[in-house]
Amino acid sequence: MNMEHQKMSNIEQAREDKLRAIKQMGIDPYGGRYEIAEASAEVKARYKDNEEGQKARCAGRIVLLRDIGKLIFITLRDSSGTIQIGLSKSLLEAQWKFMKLLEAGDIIGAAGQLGKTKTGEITIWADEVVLLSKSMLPPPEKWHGLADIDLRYRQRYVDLWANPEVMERFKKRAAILRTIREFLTGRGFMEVETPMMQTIAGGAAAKPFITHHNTLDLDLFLRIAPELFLKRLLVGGMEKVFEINRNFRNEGLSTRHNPEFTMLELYEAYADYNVMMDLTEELICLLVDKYCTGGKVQFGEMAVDFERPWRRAIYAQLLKEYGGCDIENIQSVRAKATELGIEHKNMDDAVVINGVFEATVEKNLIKPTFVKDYPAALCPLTKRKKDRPGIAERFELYIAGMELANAYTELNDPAVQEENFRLQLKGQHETMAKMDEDFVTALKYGMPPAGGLGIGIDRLIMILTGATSIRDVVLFPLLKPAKP
RNA sequence: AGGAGUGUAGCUCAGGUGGUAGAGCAACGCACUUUUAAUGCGUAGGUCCUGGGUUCGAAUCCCAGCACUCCUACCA
Repeated sequence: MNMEHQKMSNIEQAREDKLRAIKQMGIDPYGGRYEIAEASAEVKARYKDNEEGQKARCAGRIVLLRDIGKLIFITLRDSSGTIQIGLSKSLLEAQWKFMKLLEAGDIIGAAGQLGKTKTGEITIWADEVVLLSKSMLPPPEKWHGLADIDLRYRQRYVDLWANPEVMERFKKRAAILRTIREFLTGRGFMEVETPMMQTIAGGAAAKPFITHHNTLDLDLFLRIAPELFLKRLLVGGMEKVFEINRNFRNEGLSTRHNPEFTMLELYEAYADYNVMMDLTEELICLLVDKYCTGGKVQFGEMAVDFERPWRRAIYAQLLKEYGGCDIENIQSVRAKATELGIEHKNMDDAVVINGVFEATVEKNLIKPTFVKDYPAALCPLTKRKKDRPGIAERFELYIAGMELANAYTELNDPAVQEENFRLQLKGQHETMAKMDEDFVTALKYGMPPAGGLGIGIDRLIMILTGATSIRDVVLFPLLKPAKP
């Protein structure tokens, strides 16, 4: 036996011993169904002072345990909160030896009279205690919880019960998603699911993950966007559709990027990007009203005010305002790029413009700001302005310096679409880049004019919960495997 | 990919200039029938991330590696 093994067994020996003792008493340490357990929060809410005969029945994990000799106080945590369980030797005489073996981390069910202690804590004075799962590993430190960030992500199952605010954040995430679905279905949108595995990774310019189907001997891409499939549904006659699902992009990780992330995309026939702007503002303001106090959010150092109406600014104007260069004068833009140290030789004008925009404008857009009317060269799937073919009817929404949404008036001219694809492919060195001919075919059958919108759900949750890292709003963020 | 930081007991963290490794919680033992991070007394617990190097001597200094965090880069 090596040293490491010795150490482990010393630490966990006590729990092993207790498990053995419990089994010797004829008790199943892993329990079974525990019926009619009530949420601890509900028990506390319905408790009335000075009323005899109130009973309660709860199940959860022991997070704190105070042994006073013939009396044991347990802080029991379930998904709704915590409640105190009082174990008294006089009430549990026959089981007392077993009671003394309970420890932090164990999952138990307890039932008995409700009452208050001297200090006013609502307490279930148990006359029944059932062990539902023996915990074989020591829980984290009780004051600080689990603080090691790496461990928190790797062992989220511990993080969730050791750090209640983590559970709260993910409950909020679930509630927000419910509200989004209610908002959209209430407006006549239908939720659909489109392929995650695609033979052509389209709808965005990102590096895809590759996988393989054995029976068909076919390489497939995990989707980088659902866009081209959702627009096929417009062709099919679905007029208002949305999908909330994962996208996968084979790119770097950061506090704002996880390789798999949740995206809301929606399409509305006969609408355009102005309709999408209104919709976006209404949806997010509804969420802010519902889930953030005072219509404001503290995001790191930034205080974000959602007061309406939100600014709707022209791309070129912002470039002038923050970048100090004129989009019509490409020399001034390239000069700025040089000044900023951005590599721009042999690069398309539009790409250089976008580089300068991202470097100068984005970080300044703290309050919700719609940036609209992008250079058409950056927007192959977008309809151009009727009077200005160089400008695309597209907007991006920025909040707290972060890109949160992207929307446009959808291009429905198959000839222009095909040409855009062709131009896009020319500039691309990626071998996986392929023309989605079937999408062009779909457009040839006729797609209604439409507005389309994508909202990065993880980033939205970050803003609404004040989490500055995407890993704090994704239950299991991608990490490198731990040491061998 | 580049820069900065972190890695010490199961957990949370201390360990100026190199000299036998520290605390709190958790664990174990004893006491305690109204505790709230219970308390008091006692015991035990270490590959100081890994591998090299300098040195009489390294948790500490140097080099390389691993993991994580933050920033930058990549990211329609």
